Amino acid sequence: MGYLCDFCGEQRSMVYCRSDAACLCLSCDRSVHSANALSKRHSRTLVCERCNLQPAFVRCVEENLSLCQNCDWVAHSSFNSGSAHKTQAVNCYSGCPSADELSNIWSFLLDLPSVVDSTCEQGIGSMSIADKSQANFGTTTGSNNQQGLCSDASTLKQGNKSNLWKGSAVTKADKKRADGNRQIESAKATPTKMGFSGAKELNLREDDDYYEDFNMDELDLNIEKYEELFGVGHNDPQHLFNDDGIDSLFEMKGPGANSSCQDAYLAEGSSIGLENIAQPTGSNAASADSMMSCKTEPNACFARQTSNLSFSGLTGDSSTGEYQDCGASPMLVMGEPPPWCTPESSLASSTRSSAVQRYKDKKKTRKFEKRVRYATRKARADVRKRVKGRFVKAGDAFDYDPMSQTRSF
DNA sequence: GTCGGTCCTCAAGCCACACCGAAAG
DNA sequence: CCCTTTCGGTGTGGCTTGAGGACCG
Repeated sequence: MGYLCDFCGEQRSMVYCRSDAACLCLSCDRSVHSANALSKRHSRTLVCERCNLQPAFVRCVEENLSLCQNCDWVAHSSFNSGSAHKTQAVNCYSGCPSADELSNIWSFLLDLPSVVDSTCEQGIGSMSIADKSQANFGTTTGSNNQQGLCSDASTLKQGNKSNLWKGSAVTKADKKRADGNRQIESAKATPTKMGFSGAKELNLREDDDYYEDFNMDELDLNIEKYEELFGVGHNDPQHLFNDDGIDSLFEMKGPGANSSCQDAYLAEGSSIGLENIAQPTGSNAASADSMMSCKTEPNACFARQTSNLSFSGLTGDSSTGEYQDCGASPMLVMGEPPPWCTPESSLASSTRSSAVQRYKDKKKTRKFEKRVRYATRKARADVRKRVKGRFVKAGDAFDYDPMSQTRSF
């Protein structure tokens, strides 16, 4: 018997919603995700029938179980007796499919109509606004602390604030970044600052150089943390990339490192994405850690969703909508497994190589000098009198005059 | 191996005020 | 619609402070 639905607490949970980080029974799933247009876009999949915590991404035909990536890896790794089991991908879906449509998506589940017609569905029409908000966001906010990264825009702002840059902190960071390599070194030493900060907070636009540089630096820092992510020493970045630069990174071996996942990362990569891509090659412990740190993105679907956070500047094709709903990706609509889980990635190799080229170019041309946005303000600051470094009112005693290098006392 | 003291590095914050952009008249 | 005024928020650099890490006995 599985865990109970997070919403009604009565029925057995069958569906996992990444956006809400919630396990729902089918009828509550329909109730919750029919509340409004945004909730309809949430991507859902089956709940892992082994751990009952993570979204399933494969179905073991032999055991007749839906498994998350971690449980699948544990159950079907090469040294496990179940390694020969036949599996099939569990598709994600969005919207409010009927029982018949769900049956089409998940052909291995034969009793869906009876499950869907359970008692919970009767509440659809009578849901109050409060109910709806609870349905859509309650579980999300309730589990924010468990989410390393959140895909919903509102969640991004609310959750995990310790990993987000405050607006003022960004200006400080920009200021300090301008100090050169020293800043880079310190940034490496404080990876927790490499979270996402919305463009609004930064007061930047995508077409702004500042915006691009911000993303680029973030990307670079992430990449330079590969050693921690992979547990493999790469003292020299060249060692990691070899002569092929970022290309060589994607030649890593392992079940999670197929070309599709590489594309997923390359398109919009992030450290989290890399962590998860690398996960299947690691130990069970590492795998579990990865799961815990990224509860909502444990299967291959996460790669695209989380990666929006720091690599968007590279692709240049991300839209606001992509930030707002992890499950809303058109690539995840019903009937199609995540494209990077198939050998034939939809991302053309030409796009990939162009992205690589842009990355290389940007890395060549980036500069760490301080950037003064308003020369007039700098000019004023340069002549302003100070006491212990602080500006003082005009006419007040000062201990430092930038113009005369003299002291008044 | 652990503890306490010292030294060093670095991020954050402070300060005044001209400038900027939005809103109001 | 255009111009002027008002007003709140922002950015600027040198210095201090406190936190945290490194080092040593």
